[in-house]
Amino acid sequence: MMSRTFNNTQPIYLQMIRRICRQVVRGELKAGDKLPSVREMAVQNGVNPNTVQRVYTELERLAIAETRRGLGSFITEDEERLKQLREDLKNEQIDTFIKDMSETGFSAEEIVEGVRQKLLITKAGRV
Amino acid sequence: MMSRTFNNTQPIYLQMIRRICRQVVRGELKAGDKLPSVREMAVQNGVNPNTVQRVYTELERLAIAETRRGLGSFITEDEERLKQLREDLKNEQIDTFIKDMSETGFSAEEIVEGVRQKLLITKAGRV
Amino acid sequence: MMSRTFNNTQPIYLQMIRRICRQVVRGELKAGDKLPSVREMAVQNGVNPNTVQRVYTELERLAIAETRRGLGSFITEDEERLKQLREDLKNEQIDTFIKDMSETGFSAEEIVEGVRQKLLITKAGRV
Amino acid sequence: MMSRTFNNTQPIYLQMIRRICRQVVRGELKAGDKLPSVREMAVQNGVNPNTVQRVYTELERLAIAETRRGLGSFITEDEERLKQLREDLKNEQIDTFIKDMSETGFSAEEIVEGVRQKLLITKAGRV
DNA sequence: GTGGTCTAGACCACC
DNA sequence: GTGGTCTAGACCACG
Repeated sequence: MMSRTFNNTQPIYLQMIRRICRQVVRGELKAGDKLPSVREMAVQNGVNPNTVQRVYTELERLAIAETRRGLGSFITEDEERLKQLREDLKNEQIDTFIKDMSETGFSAEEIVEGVRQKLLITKAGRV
Repeated sequence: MMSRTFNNTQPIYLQMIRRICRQVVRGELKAGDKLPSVREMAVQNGVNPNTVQRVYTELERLAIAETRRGLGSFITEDEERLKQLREDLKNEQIDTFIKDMSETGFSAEEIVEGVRQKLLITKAGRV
Repeated sequence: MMSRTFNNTQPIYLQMIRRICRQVVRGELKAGDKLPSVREMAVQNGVNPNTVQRVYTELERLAIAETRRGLGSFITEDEERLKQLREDLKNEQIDTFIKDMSETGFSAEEIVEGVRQKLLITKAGRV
Repeated sequence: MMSRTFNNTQPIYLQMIRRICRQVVRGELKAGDKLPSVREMAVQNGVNPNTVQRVYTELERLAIAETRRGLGSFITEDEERLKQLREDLKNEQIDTFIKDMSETGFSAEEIVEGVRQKLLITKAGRV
């Protein structure tokens, strides 16, 4: 009755927004691509249409998608905006991470080294 | 009426837990140290005693503090647990970060390099 | 003013947790069943909503129930977990009992025999 | 600074009472034996003298110990009472156990069998 | 309507 | 005085 694709720690609509942003950054969604209709997206995700509506509205506010009355929602054709989104997400995530680590008391060396080692392992291993 | 030490994006009790954990990791709170009484901590932070109560209960569940009825709450004397806490926080934060970055489509190189550069800048600059 | 379903020797929230666990073990609550809403459960038991909230939170931590924001709380659909709960409760109760009896100085024979006889009587008698 | 002989789930004074009762039942404390003075017992256990006082008072109320002004506290010389104590504890513990198990939905067979098996194991094993 | 959080204030057992 | 629990009632984000 309800998809377990989402966790409870964060609002579903935020998780959906993030997922779409990532699909854009990874190129799975391209400029001008049509997004599923609100209803379709809702049933696909086992989610309330209100929730999807909120997602699309928010994406519009972020200038990532635009809604054309009677036609549906589309990824913006402003490629510049999409490149910018990539950088925004990158900076945002890195800044948050560094701030968290610093406040917890880890040194710059520990941070860089920790990240480097984790990536070596995961690369050597599975992902 | 209420100290603005906290932001609205996350429950106060979680912010307090995190703050105490960080104080422990940074050595500002040591094994065996007494935490302020529930009421004291409450007034210090302009927060309701129930909120502090919840914080202390949770810290006890995490085996970071223990509570002695009628005496107060204390940082655990299990130094091993405190060392472990440091590693736990480190791993947790790094893992989350890497997972987020990977899912957003950034390569290992981009991740390490991004972190390294940000740290050079902040070191050269303010922090 | 307050239903006397509960006794004073143990916190109400613990008594409610235990009651729900037992309903699950006895099959009165099945995987996926919806629990009453926080408010509903509160009035049903003549108890404050906060108390019920705590119960549901704890049940979630025990992986016995899960909560879907805006939808309600449900018994987990992980049937395996529910079977495990039965065994957990069984072992826990037996272990505690045996530990108590041993520490009080009763021999294994006395324990088994004592239990056996009590059960014969109660079976012959009322229960 | 404080002995960790006690847990937080139950009042210390009740834990001390139970411990003394058990020592009596197991014969480690015999009729007429002198109990340590309040002060002595307090320091031995890293506990507040008030707490010990409460223990002795309660033991007196249970007719297990008696206090002689200026002399100290002693286990009662009423051997009959001590035998009775043994039976009381036995019955009490068994009844509580059976009631718990029944309410959780376990059958008489399951209860007896569960206890029997656990005892075989622990006997074969360490204890 | 649903759960999540928080405040205000109370009472209790315990040390 | 200290923690533990509970009530009463409120507000918010979410679905």
